[in-house]
Amino acid sequence: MSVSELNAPAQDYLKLIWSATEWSDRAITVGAMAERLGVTASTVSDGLRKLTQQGLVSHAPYGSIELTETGRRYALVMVRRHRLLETFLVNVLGYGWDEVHAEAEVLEHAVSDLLIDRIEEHLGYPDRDPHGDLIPTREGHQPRISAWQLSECEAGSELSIVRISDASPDMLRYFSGLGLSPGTHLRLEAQHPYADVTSVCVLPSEQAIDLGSAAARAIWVVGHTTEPTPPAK
Amino acid sequence: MSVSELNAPAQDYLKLIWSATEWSDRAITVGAMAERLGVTASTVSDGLRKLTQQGLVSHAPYGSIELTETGRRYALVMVRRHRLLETFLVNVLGYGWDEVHAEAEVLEHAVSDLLIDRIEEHLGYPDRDPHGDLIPTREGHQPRISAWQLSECEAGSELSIVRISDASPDMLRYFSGLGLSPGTHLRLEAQHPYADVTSVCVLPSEQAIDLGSAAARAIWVVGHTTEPTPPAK
DNA sequence: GAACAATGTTTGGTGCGTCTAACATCGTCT
DNA sequence: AGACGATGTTAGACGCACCAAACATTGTTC
Ligand SMILES: [Mn+2]
Ligand SMILES: [Mn+2]
Ligand SMILES: [Mn+2]
Ligand SMILES: [Mn+2]
Repeated sequence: MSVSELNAPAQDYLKLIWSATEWSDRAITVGAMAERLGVTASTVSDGLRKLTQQGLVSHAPYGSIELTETGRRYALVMVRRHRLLETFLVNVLGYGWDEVHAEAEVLEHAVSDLLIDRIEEHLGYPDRDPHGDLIPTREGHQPRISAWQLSECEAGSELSIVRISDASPDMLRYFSGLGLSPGTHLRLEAQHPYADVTSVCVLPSEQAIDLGSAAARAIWVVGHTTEPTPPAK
Repeated sequence: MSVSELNAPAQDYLKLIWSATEWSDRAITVGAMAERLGVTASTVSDGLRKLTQQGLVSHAPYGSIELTETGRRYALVMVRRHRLLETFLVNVLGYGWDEVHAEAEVLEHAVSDLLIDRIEEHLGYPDRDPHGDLIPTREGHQPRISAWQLSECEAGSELSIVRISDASPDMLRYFSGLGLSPGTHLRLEAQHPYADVTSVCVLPSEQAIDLGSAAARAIWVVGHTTEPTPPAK
């Protein structure tokens, strides 16, 4: 069997379960899956039962949602497809980074393994997609990197953006307008927790920006000059 | 409404109905559609009834199968998608011309109009796919060209291959081995009707080849030096 | 610890594409 | 003209993804 034999919803379930644990250690819930996929909880619950029967997910009723080893392998194939497709659309076909997610979300279910390998070769084996997300290898290897949400960092530090969540195209366009993308250097000026505002300064232009909490949570950074800044506890 | 809102089987039906009239003037039958799509005749019959209700096909029970004007427009969008995808896979990603048909058959249902336009631009607006088939324009324009099956031509003429049917990947590989592809020049040495053999000579190498009738029917030619050779009546 | 709100599951039902089997029509051959 | 084989249609059923509504469980609050 292979992930290509699953139908699109099952492929999306696996990818989503895996993605939830990429930047968090709490497993995803049925409700969160339903909301993200735009279906009802009953549909997700049913889908999880079938994936459990197929040995791809381990989920007892009312229990937590985990991938089996095979399920994780399949999920990484889907993540790899998605991110290589996004990179291809941006680097080769001139898409904006805010336009690629929806297109990749559909294409990932239609491409063959051969096509993905050819795209990877044509791109020169990139390791990150346009949003800074790591691209799993053909062998299903995905290095674990550490980064912190801008919203959790301490004021005063100099930071590099390594990743911006691609969940909202509107937010990506907003970031484009501000000149924020993976690779951008920042100085974190201040956190104003009760105002839900994070003040940063883009380097080297010294342009000051105030970000709301949703924006500050979508941006992931590492320390720029020194070692990675530990998350503020 | 647009062709993208139809499901994949409906898109395939429209494309197939149109394709049948590209190189022949007899409309396709229910049985032929069923065989080509790998479904039963009852499934096709049902699908045609729905397409007729949607105003894309005109088909009375036991009657002939025709596209409406809208149906034809949609069909050409699908043909355009298919042929641009094939061209892209060969020219950009290094596929062989025998490998692209199956891949394009799936991808054509998943790509957006924007993606297809970007691919076309990236390819430099090609007018033919790897099999020599004409690529409809974005406006749905498809020039009518005249060509003849090699099997119908008269011995003695010098010919250029303009198109090779992509229906059988095995046959395409066979032609690759013989050095036959769109653009190849030939001299038709002899037709042996009762032996079902067509003898040709590749130019300028003068290599002699005997083709069976299925092969000679898959190759479409025009006159090389002079005007197009009329079909032998 | 009982009540309750939030979360998850099950049940019953719809729409859709597909199939098989029964039935209808068409075209051809005698 | 009638018979018959080939072709096409219809009826009935199935699997699947999905939903709404009823039901079950969980965890938290008083
Ligand atoms: Mn998807
Ligand atoms: Mn991405
Ligand atoms: Mn297709
Ligand atoms: Mn082709």
